[in-house]
Amino acid sequence: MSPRPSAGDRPGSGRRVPDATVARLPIYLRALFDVSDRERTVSSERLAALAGVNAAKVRKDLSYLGSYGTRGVGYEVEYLLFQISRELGLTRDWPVAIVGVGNLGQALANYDGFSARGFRIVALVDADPAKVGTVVAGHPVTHIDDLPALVESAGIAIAVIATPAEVAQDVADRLAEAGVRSILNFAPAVIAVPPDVTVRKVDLAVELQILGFYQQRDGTHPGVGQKASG
Amino acid sequence: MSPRPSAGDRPGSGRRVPDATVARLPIYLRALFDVSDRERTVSSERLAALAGVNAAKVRKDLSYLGSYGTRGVGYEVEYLLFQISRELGLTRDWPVAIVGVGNLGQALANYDGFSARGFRIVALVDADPAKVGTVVAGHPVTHIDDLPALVESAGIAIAVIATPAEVAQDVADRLAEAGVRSILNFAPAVIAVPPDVTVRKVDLAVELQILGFYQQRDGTHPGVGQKASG
DNA sequence: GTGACTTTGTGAACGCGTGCACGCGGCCCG
DNA sequence: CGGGCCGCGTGCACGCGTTCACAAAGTCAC
Repeated sequence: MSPRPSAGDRPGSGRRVPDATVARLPIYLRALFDVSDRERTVSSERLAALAGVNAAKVRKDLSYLGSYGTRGVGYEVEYLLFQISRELGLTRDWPVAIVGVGNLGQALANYDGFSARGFRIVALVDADPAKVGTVVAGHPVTHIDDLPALVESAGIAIAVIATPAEVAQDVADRLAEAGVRSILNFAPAVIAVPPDVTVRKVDLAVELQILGFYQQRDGTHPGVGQKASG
Repeated sequence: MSPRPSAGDRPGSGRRVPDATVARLPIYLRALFDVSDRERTVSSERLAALAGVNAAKVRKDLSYLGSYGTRGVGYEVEYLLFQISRELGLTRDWPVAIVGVGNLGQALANYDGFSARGFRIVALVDADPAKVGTVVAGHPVTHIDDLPALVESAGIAIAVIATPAEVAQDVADRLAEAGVRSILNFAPAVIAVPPDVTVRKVDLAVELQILGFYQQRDGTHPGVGQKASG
């Protein structure tokens, strides 16, 4: 697949990728993947249509990764796929732990979308003794007290919190303590973490409430197209 | 990101609430609810700490709703709860349909957070004949062909897409056709809708990929605090 | 090889959101 | 009743992100 990057060059060397761009890279990635078996190159215009954004934005976003396009032609799909994957760190495998084996936790454990992108669920964690020892989605449930050992042995750097809101902060503390550096929080609670830990939050109820606002306001959402995490 | 917001956004209501503010109102709402049984008033400083944001931002956000605070004292919790609820349209009941009764759809159907905020799941919809007729989370599964009648009779204005990506666009078309005006899309696909329909997108895999970027980048996420959807 | 055409990459302007700083207004204490 | 204090509301400046517009650069036909 595509030209090998010379050993030395890494993403992030020098140019800084804006947050807004980072949030769109996965969208481009999926769009590119969808057409990768049919088209060899894409123009910014076409990619923009697939991703639901502006063509100029696509070009500017991609320019932060380097000059990977050919004027008059567009971008080579395979090469771009590789470059974006590399930038997002998807060329390696990320072991992920899910804390909280309730409805949501189980659904996430079964969700194909994670493993499909290089995020491998390697552990399910819960505090309920009744659940510990059972097997969910092919993974045995570990007790949360064993978190430090688990994180260490499996090399877990990313974890998902799918617990009730009441215990989310405690879980976050334990995760940070155990060495986890990135947390995806599904619990409806604001959690505080040390500065070296990154948290992203997905609150399902909040999303509906935002929809409710625009619905009630009757006016449509100012930004057409989908408003995603940003 | 998109066509013009169109001129004068809502006749009658003078003040326009910025998108960024709307996205934070649910956070304030939850924080206020949490302390409502212990405290009668909150300062912007305190509310800011609870919501994980800046105090000035809280004041500015709330000022868009009107002058509901008392100088030297703060905001009366109960009153503010009511005002925010009203602004978000939560004083009424929103019937919601979930399309796609897979892992995620079922988890969402069982999720307490929705009903807790006035969003009542009134229908589960699927295209699989084997699922139609069964009961999930207390709701019978309806066939998607019956969507128009269902939307009409139950007065559904908001729907959730929890289907595989391949059929998401088709489902969105049917929803829009049936009269649904707001869609929360969990399928990993960009969907196009008529201009009078609002779409919000939650992509679980994308969230992990964004975390992956900052993780690999090693640097922590530039923005302190949690970056939320919206 | 030349000219016409296509599409990238980017400089510049604009608009939104954030955070600071401070005035104004209401409360409380003496 | 008056002075002091506290916290809201907001004008202002700054920075990020978006979009336009265009020159540069490459392709393709002949």
